[in-house]
Order: sequence, then C-alpha cells, then structure tokens
Amino acid sequence: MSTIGKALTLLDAVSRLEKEVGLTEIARHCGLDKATARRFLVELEKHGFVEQDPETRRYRIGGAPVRLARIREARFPYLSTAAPFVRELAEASGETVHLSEYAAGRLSTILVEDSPRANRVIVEVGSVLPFHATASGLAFLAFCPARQLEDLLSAPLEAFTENTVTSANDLRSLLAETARRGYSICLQGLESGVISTAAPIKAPNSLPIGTIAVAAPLVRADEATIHRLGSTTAATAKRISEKFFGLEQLAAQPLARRAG
Amino acid sequence: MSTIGKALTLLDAVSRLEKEVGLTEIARHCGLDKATARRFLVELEKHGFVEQDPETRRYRIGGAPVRLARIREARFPYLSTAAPFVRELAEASGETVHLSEYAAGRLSTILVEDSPRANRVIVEVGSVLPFHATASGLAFLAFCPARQLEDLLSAPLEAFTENTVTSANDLRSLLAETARRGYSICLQGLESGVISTAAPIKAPNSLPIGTIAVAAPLVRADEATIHRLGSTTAATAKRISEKFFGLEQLAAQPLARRAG
DNA sequence: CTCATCGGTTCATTATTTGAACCGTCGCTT
DNA sequence: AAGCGACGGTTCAAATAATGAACCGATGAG
Repeated sequence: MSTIGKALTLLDAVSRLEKEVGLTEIARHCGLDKATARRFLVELEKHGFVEQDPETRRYRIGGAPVRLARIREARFPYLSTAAPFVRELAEASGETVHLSEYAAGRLSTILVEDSPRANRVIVEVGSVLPFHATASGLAFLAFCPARQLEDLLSAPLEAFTENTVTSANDLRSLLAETARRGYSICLQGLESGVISTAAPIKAPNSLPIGTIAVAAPLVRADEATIHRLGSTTAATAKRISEKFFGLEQLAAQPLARRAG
Repeated sequence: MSTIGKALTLLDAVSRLEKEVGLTEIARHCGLDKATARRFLVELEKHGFVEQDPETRRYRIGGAPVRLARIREARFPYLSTAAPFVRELAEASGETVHLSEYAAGRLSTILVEDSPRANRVIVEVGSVLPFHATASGLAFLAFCPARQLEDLLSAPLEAFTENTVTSANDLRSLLAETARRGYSICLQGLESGVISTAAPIKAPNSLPIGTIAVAAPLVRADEATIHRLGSTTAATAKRISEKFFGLEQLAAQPLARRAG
C-alpha cells in the first residue's frame, strides 16, 4: 500500500477508536511501527486532520475535516438536502431513521434521527454498515453494478447474528426481491431484535449514492407495518433524489449568486 | 515535504479551486507532475476524500470528510455548540456573523450566518482568514503565544487594500490594544468598505481555539456602533467558551449515555 | 484534417520511507 | 525509594516506494 493509503488508514483508525487515543495503541491497531505512526500523525497534525492534546499527549480527529465537509456540503449538499426528509420520516414513523453515504467502498452513517420512544434502536453517526447484514447495505447492493456485488461475494460473509444471511445464493435472491420491491428488509441481520427497511438514493445515472433506512424494535413491527414503512422509505428516497439532483441542475447554471 | 504532506496539500487545493476540477489543473496548481497528481487522487479517492465525476472525469471533495467531521463534532462539538450563539449574534446585530477555527496553522471559516440586509458582507464557508488583515486574525494573534506572532512577522505582511496594516510595529500596537479591550477591530483590512470586529474563543488553558466575528458595511457602522458590536461579540465568545468547555467536563465523566 | 489539450499510463532513475534499537519520563509495585 | 514496565518520542543505515519524461488515445476547436 502507498504511504498515503497507510496514513489515511491510520486516520480512519483514529476516527474509529476512542475519543482520544495514544501513539502506541494507534500503531498497534494499524500494524505500523511506532516511529512510522508518529511521522504520519505529525504530518496529519500539520494539516489539521488530527490534534494532539497538549496535556495527555493523546491524539484525536482535528478540525480540517470540518472545513472540508462544509465545502463538500456547499458544493454537493447531499446531507443538508436529505436532512429534512430524514426528520420527516422519523416523525411519521416514530422510529429511528438514518442516512448513509457510499464513499471509499463503504456505506457510512452520516445522519441519525432518533425515535422518541424509550425502546428504540441506536445507530451511531460514523458507523460503517456491512453490506450483507443491514437494510441499507441490501438496498445499496440491489441497485449497484453487478461487478461490485461479485467483489463482495468473493470474500466469506460474516455472521453477526444467527439470522445473518451468509450464503451467496440466499443473498442473491434477497437482492432480486429487493430490486423488484424497491426497498430492502433486514430481519435481525446485524442485531437481534431489530428489523429495518431501506431504500437507495440514486444519482441520475441510476447508481445509488447512499441510502435512507428505518430501524425498529422487532416487537413494534409486524409484517404489514414493515412493508408500510418500506414503501414510505422508498418514496422518501425518491423525493430526496429528485430534490437533490434537481438542485444540482440549478446550481450548475451560471447564476449571479453574489448579486446582493 | 513528505508524500503525505503533498497529498494533503493537493486535497486542500481541490477544496480551494472550483467546484469540480480537472487533473491537469490540479497538477499545475500544486506544482506536481501530472502522473504524481493522479496517483495521489486515486489514493485519496480510494479513501473517499475525493470523488471523480464519471462523466466529466473531473474531481471534487468526497464524502469521507463528512463522516470525519461528524465524528469530530460528536467528540469535540465546537461548531454545534457555537452555532446557536452565532445565530443569536447575527439576529441581535443584523449583520453577517462568522465563526472560525484554528487548525493546521490557519484560521478557517466554518460557519457563516448572513445578515438579512440587502447590502451585506459575504463570507464564504471554508475561506482562510489572513491573520494580520481580518478582525478574526487580530483577535487570535492578540491572545496566542508570542512565539506564533513572531513566526508570522518573520515573513512580509501582504497588503490586501490600502488600509491593510503591513508594518510589524503597527501590528504589535494594534494587538496590544486588542488584548486590553478583549475584542479586535479591523477597518477595511481585507476588503474596502468593510469593518469588522472579533473576539477569541479560548480553551481552559486560555489559548484561543477559534474566533467569532461580525462584519458590517462601513456605511452602517460608526465608531460607537462598532464598539458596541465588539463588546457584544466578546461577551458571546466568552459564553461559547463557557458552554463548550463546561460540556467538555461533563462529557469526560463516565455517564451511562445509552441507558434508554 | 491538423493541432493542441485533455485524462491517463509506463518504467528506469531517484529520493523517500522504514523500523530495530535507543532515550527519558511517568505511574505502579515491591 | 528503588526497580519495573509501558509510554511518547528519536535516530540512522537499509530497504522500499515515489517520481517524471515520454508516451498513448480521445476529444474538440480552427
């Protein structure tokens, strides 16, 4: 792997570990030498991607990504376009709704709207969703290029619960059904006692760029309920896509934005 | 410079150039060979820091920073803590208010609340604020370690307008005044016809981590007005700091956050 | 049809990254 | 308080990765 790849993997590790983390632990976690890890951290710090607490000498994610994220959102406002729809769906369903984005070969949670109920499903912002064991992942796979699915199937599928689908053939038929229906259903694939449904948010070329999903405790969601939620989710995903790529078109036009 | 440093500089360049930008232009802008620039872009793309539009083949900032920024904000919620205060100050003043963060040796704008007035000052999210020519920069310098100020003064100060302070001694006395007063005033230092005032948001070790600033068209801000805005800004900065670092203390305690 | 420019690729040359061994410091145990 | 282990951080010869001039094919303007 290139040096850049290693450094970015290290950054990813810092984001995944505890709030603040020491040099040795980072190095161990990335399989890097301590000296190498330190050089990477120094370099990342120079550019604001990590910060070192002057007291504890531990490292945390820095401020630079905040600036980049704001620029990204200003230019490609996926999150901010989708946010009101996520809230709306959360209110309408009374369940936890989360939005994911496909980047770097992974589906990452970038927004969560919690259910107001005491018994609710918790999803962490920043968590990575396994493709074969989450409703979001299934919704994504059902509409992505065949090539990508085959890549995924070339490795064994991890079983997170006893209900996780780990057979390639079962997964294929599940995806065919999902594609037909327009929304996915995942029954206790990642966590026991949780059922969820998701739909892809598609670009104009019809490839998915992310997903929106509803997750409910199993006790509140019978067959009919989950299908009702699923079709609402699919409709919401469609509306997000239309709003977002409609806006995109507008933004592409040479408006005199500053004319105030 | 290390490979990592070069790659992150390239990423920074992409963030600073137009919405989407071609390979040759990026390479030219960074002083890199086309082949090298491409390798960097491919590596950054693998990790989601840039995306390539499949049609135009141009590059833009990717989704990974959004995920990192959300994690950063969950762990160190500077922006989200400050946001309501920024809005409040914008409403109270009727002028454009912006929040900056110090990272990677630079002061970057991470939030802007526009004035509702037709004649208003425009500040771009993501813009980098020169230390000697903006109210935010002056507020930061007035409270940062002496060493940092000397580093800055070791290079000549660029004149953005005919009012920009470019003499080291003038700058020093301006900073002494700012430190005494608790807020800075910058009169047409970066843009003609604009006056602004800012105050530092300080960590418990009393070093500034960012600034909050109000920018107004000169025609609306006489001497008395700007001093009134300045002291309100300083008070707001203090409140942000107290709220934020108060929260920090709370977060450090071992709460059972998930006990729902 | 030609020329210029674009995105992208190749491979011998070159400069950078790497990591075992090394400090000094801190907190804990004996 | 002395000894131990783990920490953050540093060094420099050896090993590996980055580099860029020249190249290709495609696209579009004149």
